[in-house]
Amino acid sequence: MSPKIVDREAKRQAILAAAIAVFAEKGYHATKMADIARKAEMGKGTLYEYFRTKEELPKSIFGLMLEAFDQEISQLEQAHADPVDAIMAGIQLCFQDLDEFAYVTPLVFEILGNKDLDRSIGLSEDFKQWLEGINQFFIAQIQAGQAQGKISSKLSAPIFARMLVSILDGMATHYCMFHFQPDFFMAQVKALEDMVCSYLVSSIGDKQ
Amino acid sequence: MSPKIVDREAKRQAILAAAIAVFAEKGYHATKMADIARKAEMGKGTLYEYFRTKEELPKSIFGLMLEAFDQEISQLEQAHADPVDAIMAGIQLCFQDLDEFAYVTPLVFEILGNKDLDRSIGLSEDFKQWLEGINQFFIAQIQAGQAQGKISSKLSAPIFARMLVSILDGMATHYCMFHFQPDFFMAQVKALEDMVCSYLVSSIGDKQ
Amino acid sequence: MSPKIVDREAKRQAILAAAIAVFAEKGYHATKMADIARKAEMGKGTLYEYFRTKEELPKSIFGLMLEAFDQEISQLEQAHADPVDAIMAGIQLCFQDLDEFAYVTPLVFEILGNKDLDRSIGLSEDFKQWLEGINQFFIAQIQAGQAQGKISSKLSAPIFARMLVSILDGMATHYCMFHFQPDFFMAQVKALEDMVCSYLVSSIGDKQ
Amino acid sequence: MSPKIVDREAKRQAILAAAIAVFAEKGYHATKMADIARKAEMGKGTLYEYFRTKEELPKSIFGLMLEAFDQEISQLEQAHADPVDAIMAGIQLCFQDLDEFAYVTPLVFEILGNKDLDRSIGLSEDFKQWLEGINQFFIAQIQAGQAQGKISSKLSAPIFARMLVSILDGMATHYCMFHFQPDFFMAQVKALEDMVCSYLVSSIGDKQ
DNA sequence: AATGAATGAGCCTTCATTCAT
DNA sequence: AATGAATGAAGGCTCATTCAT
Repeated sequence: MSPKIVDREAKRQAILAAAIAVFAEKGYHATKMADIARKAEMGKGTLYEYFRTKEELPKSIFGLMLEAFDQEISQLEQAHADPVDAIMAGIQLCFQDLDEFAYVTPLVFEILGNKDLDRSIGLSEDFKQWLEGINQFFIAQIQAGQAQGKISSKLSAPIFARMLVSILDGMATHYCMFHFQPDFFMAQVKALEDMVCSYLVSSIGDKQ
Repeated sequence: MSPKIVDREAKRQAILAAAIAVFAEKGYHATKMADIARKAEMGKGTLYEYFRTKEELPKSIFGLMLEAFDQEISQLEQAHADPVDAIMAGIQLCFQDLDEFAYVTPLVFEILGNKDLDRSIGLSEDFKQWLEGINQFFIAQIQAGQAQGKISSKLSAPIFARMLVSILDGMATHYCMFHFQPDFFMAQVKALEDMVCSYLVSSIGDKQ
Repeated sequence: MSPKIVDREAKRQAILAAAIAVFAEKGYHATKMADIARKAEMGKGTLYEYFRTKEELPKSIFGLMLEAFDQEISQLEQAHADPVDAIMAGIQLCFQDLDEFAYVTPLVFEILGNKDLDRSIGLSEDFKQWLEGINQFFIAQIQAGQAQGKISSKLSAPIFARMLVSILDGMATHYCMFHFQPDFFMAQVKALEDMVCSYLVSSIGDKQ
Repeated sequence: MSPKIVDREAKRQAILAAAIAVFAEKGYHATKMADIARKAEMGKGTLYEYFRTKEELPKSIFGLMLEAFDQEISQLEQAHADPVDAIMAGIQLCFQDLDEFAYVTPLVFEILGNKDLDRSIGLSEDFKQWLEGINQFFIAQIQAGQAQGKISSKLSAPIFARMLVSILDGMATHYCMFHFQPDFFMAQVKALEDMVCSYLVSSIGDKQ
């Protein structure tokens, strides 16, 4: 409410923006606090007015990102009446705003790859929970679809859902890492949707 | 006249084994050369008799691994007469010996996440080529299958193949990172094979 | 708003003074950065705020010294109308402030004696040029003296001048290394001047 | 007498020769024991059968050199009847075999410049004594010449002699360091002899 | 609140020396 | 006697963090 508060929050954001940019360019370990200060156009000391340690920076960055993710997932839960539609929407959601995320992919890797850092930031734990959220969404939709006779009863919802989560992460990660042409990637997504969709509904109506 | 006889190759392997173990436990940056020396039960100086720098260790580790991979891929090329069988074999190959690989997954992440380290080791470049090898294998098999009328002509080989590569990497990575129960993962692989297989042959014989 | 105010130049000088003192006491290789930091009463890290490497220290020390030398030589060029007077003044200049220089003589030796160090510092190159400057001064004065009939035409200016340079360096160096009594050394200088002076004018007016 | 002894002595010499060569090329600090072993074509361990430490190598090298010097000086003492001739011979002696010495000049510098090393090797002490031997020789000859009326009584033998020693060292050192053309250097030596000779006999027969 | 000078713990690497063979 | 593999103490340098101004 007071101007001070606004200032502080804006400055925090400015620092985070600078940190994201420099981390993305150099990676976490290769980034010095001095680099971030320079990018944010402030003194090194000032950074420590807003973040107690270097580790707080990725902690905040990913905290915000995962928070945003979580919101989007919970929105999904309600938007679609038809389970198969909902699943397709879930797939699409995973590939939304991927370009923004591509930026920090190497940073995610570096943190997940460093036990100490990861423990302190809790990234892999948060990440796991985020995936689990998606997983639960898919499980629920598949089971609903099976109950409604719209999805083959032969497939195991927990197994298929978890497989789907891995698949989506794999495709998203490869897009982020290898910088596919958008058209080429879109075609891949289309192929995936097609394959998943036909598989879900396959043998519905088969006599058993 | 009789200098101390040492099996240098065995010692190199012992060091690499120690390095893998410590890297896996702590990550690359958090691992000190002293840690590796202690694990390998030798002096710090001895490490440098076998590897010029700390970076040489992951370089050797991944050099050996990717070499082994490459051999296995090239073997695949010939073993299967039926393209669809070959594709299934390719999928299975990607999930072979995954437990051994799981060990170093975080190390891969950390290196891919660090520009300097990656450049010096050349891991992402090697990794990309390895994936490209698999991609080419799938493309070739799909096209062969289409030529033989065993695979639907509707799908684009380059797009589907590349999607499959991303999918396989995603599933393998999630297995390595989240330590699924083997049965649970096997069921996922089964579901994937099932889905891919039906998609490849779908609408063969459809009148169009 | 008001950052810590520091006279960076003064601090640089303080570090150089400490470095000279410790180098003089122990020699370059035996001096640890920690020794210099202790002598300068600051942390090791602070040294690196002012000098990028250990080698920068002798580089700066000799840079400043040779700069001062060069100025003094160029002043000599004009101050004396009579060439013989100028030569005597040149000789005296070489023995001025010798006590200050005595301090770093062993350091000069150590650097000149170490190929790598010398290359990086460029000391022997600078030193050579400095001697060449003195040499040219003597050559010019001798030739002027010969043109004016004040110096024997029999002697070769380039040869005599270069000999004189070696002689002066030899005497200065011995003074610095063996710490002669000032009176004893002054008497040597006097003898040299006497000898050189009589030799320069010898056989002027001889009929030939 | 026994072949073993001869073998050992030959090997010691081989090691010293290798050491001189490598020290000359790289300087003392930059030379590793492994370099010397390689040059001498033997194992590192073997070096330590002949020399207890790295420092023993320059200690032996200079021990032998200075021993050879001392012999030559003492020979001078008797060879010349005329004091002025003897002094000229002394000057020439200082410039004999200079090319051989040029080889190790940087090594001498490096050792003289390092207090610890010098103390352990005792080089500067030995060097000082060697110079003092030459000094005493010149003093004796000058005084003899003065007694015989062949050298001006005006000059102080101790002062002139010591000056001469510094001069000779200066010229020899510059030859070794700056690699003058032999002719150019010979002409300098000639000029020096000429100057010294005329100065010694100057004003003999002056009325006083 | 903002700054950046100062700090020192910590790490990779070197290399003289040892010693088992 | 000869070897060279093994060792570990030591040093230059980095950089996250502190704190005086």
